[in-house]
Amino acid sequence: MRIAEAATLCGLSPDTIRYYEKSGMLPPIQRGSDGNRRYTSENVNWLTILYWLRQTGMSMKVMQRYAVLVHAGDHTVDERISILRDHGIALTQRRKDLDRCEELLARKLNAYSAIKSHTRD
Amino acid sequence: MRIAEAATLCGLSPDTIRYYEKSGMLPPIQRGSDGNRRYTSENVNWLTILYWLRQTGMSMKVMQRYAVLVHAGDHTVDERISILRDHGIALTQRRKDLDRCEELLARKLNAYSAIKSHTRD
DNA sequence: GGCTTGCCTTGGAGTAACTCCAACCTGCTA
DNA sequence: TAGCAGGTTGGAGTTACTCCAAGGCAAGCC
Repeated sequence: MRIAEAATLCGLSPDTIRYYEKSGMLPPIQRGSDGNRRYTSENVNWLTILYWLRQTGMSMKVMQRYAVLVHAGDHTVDERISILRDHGIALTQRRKDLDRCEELLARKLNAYSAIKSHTRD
Repeated sequence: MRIAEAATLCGLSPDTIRYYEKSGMLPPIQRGSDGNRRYTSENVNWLTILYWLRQTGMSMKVMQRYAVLVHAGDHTVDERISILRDHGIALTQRRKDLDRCEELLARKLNAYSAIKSHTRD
């Protein structure tokens, strides 16, 4: 499939997909007779993984490292596991941040409705 | 207090605090006789709010708007409420993203331990 | 008084991760 | 044959910081 379709399937923009390719995070991508990129569903699966890792805050540097390891074969599994475990820990931290912020929003919204009921008097 | 102390209390770096001031997100900050900034605990409270909003993905543009409204007085409460409500919705979305990614990590880690137990044979 | 240390100042350059754009190419449809 | 949709590259622009050089000021020590 072409880049536009791959983009809608994985969640990234065409620009970002090309950028990830230039940054060495994708395997070699096929080209059609017109010279344009053609993506397999394998490619889209990988792009989708990158999308979710990035979306939840993994840095490109770590993603690049992970991409290299995946490309290198099974003997890199241990380091891959440790990257994904670390990211899992980061997710837990992020969830705590969301909780913290949600509390803050609740307090603020409360204070604001107090102001509103006061100014109605 | 000085900028270093304010920074450790609110979670932002001194550089970021100065940057937020330049960007019009802070009220006028006092200066000591040495010309250095002095922060009140009010200032630190506000910086802490900015820290959490930013930390959970609010854009600086929206934060600037919110800062203007807070500065402008009680008649802006309705728009402030709508900004915070919108951010609450964004938080919910983020939580869903974390869940999605956590599932993905679990699946991947599972596949990796399968590889490991296989290669041990 | 002179020197060092620590904290702060400003302006400006550098960075991460996109995002947008101009200029161009290719294949398809009318 | 023209026009349009979609894709290409290289490079500039954007957001939100982050780092750095060059220098100011106050306190403590000799």
